[in-house]
Amino acid sequence: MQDTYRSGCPINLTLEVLGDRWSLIVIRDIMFGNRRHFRELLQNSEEGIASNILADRLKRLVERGLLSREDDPSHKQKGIYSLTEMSIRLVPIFAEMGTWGRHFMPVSEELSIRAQLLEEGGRPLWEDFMEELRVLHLHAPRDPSKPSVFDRLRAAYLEVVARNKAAAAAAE
Amino acid sequence: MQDTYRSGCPINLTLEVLGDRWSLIVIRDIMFGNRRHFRELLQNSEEGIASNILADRLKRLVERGLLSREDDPSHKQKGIYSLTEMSIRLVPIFAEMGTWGRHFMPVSEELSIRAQLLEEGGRPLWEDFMEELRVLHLHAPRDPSKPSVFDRLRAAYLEVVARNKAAAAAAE
DNA sequence: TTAAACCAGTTGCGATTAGCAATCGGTTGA
DNA sequence: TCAACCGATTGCTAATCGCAACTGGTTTAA
Repeated sequence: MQDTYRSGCPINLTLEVLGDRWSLIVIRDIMFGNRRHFRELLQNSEEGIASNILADRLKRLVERGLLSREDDPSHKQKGIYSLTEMSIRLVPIFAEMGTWGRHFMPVSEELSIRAQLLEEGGRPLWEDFMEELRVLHLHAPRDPSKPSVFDRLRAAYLEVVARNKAAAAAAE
Repeated sequence: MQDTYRSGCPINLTLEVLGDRWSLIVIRDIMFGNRRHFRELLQNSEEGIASNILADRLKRLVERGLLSREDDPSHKQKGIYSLTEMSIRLVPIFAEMGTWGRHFMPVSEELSIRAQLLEEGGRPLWEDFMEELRVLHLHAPRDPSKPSVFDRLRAAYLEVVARNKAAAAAAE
């Protein structure tokens, strides 16, 4: 792990930690896909990450405090990766990246529905989502009166997938 | 230039275009430092970018629509690099990255004062700043009644630099 | 009991990228 | 005329990327 930086600029420092093509992808899958094991991250990867890259990124992200790792009590070899406060606070960056990507890049409907919800919900929704991630990953107490943002994002995604599948079937 | 992407996810697509250690640094210097020529970007670089990397990134960013390049009429060899609407809309991402970096990374005061102002000003300030960048880079008409966010960010930065220099002189 | 499936990675290797230093041919201003 | 400046380019080494195969161990089900 390096501990000398190119400059003290916050943009630069953020880039030095997260400025590559895979780190944020891994965190995104843990955050939005709730994938907590190595194999889940490897096999369900939308972008097809290689196992050595995944292993390297997980190690680096744990070293730098963006993830934590603990043994899975149900399986001696499994580790469970969790977000930390540091990575949970990336939610606004993900939301803004989602907004930007939706406006300027050729996104697919299925994979951008969550970005759309985050954009429409704005900062209050992001805060709710972050609180929920703290419950899920930091063992923070859960407020049972609040509906789950995680579930809402997931449901919206599955709905689009189902709708498009039905439309494809009808078109045959 | 590539035109096949790993997936249609907005986060991924943003990362495929901007996910490296230099692209956003270059855009940051054009945006916040108003550096428009190759040499300005090279020599004033806080992080010490190499000339071949800078040349490569400028070319890529122009190809991908994040920068435009025109000849400088005052000098046959000079080119002037400008932001496009695509890169101007990165302001919210920069702001959120600045906020995150300030909270979790060892930033320097001088280089993070602008991030602090952007954080405190919130989205209304970002919108003003983006409108101003459109005037500066897209030749959009300027509203003369509005005070310049660019000047405010620059003044705050210079003030911190001066204050710290004075404090350092007094300490001797 | 044993074989197949699953687990988290590791290794080897070629291709790409990063980063440094020196250099290029042309332009400008004194 | 000549030194300084201009936007790059080249040559080089080291580091990283990314693919495919593999490792040693664990769990599950026949």
